[in-house]
Amino acid sequence: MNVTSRGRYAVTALLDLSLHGCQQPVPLADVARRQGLSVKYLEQIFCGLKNRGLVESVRGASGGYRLCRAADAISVAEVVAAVEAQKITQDAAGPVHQTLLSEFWSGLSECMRNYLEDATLASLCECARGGQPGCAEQGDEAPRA
Amino acid sequence: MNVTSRGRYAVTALLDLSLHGCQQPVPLADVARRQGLSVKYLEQIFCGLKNRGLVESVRGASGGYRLCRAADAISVAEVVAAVEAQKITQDAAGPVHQTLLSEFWSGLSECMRNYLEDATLASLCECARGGQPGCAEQGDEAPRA
DNA sequence: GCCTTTTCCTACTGAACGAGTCGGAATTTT
DNA sequence: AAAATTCCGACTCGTTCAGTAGGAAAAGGC
Repeated sequence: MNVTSRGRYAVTALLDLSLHGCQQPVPLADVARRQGLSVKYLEQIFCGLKNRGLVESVRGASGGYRLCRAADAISVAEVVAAVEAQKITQDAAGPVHQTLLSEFWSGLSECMRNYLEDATLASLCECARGGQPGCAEQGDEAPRA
Repeated sequence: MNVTSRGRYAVTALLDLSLHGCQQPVPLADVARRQGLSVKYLEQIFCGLKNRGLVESVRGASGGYRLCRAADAISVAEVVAAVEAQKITQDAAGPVHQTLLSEFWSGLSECMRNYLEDATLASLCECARGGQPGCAEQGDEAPRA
């Protein structure tokens, strides 16, 4: 289990989608502009999201992406898993303590997974809207390139 | 927060030290042999452990390494932190949701840290000895190079 | 029917990092 | 003096991360 910036971008992007996509699909160009990311990189990320069935796409003019499920049915864990290249993290321990430690380390992964599964896009949205101080209300338009 | 195989090796090695080092310092060659690791790599790892004050070294013939503290006063978190190159993991999020998400991600680190702080070398030792099925009793001698 | 907007696909690059090796110097015991 | 050990600094090699690039295919609007 590992979370890189690619995974964090994916969450940011889907959060943007949740907040702006009502029924209409949202083009990546919009997400890119609002979040200050590159369209090309987002394409790559959304490819993974689509494969996992988290978003669906509409091609052509006035197309874009839309969530496949309700925002409260999509956990952050799923989003991250969708875009992280899951390399098989082999057990690094000598002959001694092998099983003991490998259980211990997979407990760590479990722990992370739990944290990420408890949060959904909806819960983050709510927090973003609900106005916890610090969760700045978002300007709909961000600095343009 | 990140745990690589270097960190896992460090825990394995210190666990070995806890089990075999009574008062005498334990040479890395022994640890390497028992755990099937390279002495050179262990040297590197123990350098980090020493800097953080987790082990002390005795040079020269019949020298080696010894824990600085009791095994129940050394958490796995410390061990890992000692040998992982802590790269500054910059926040990856657009202007929107910045603070919200950065709190969320640091919550994840917190969660990992808690898990790793709750385990000490002693608790792992105990589990290794205590004979949970699966925690194989360790052969003192391992396949020699 | 053409043009624009969009997703889609397939490479490619550059930098950083992880994992581990290597050679030798310094120190202490035997 | 010789052997065992830690100490130190460099170096290699492969993988992964992050991001770019160029164009092909689909759909809508005029």
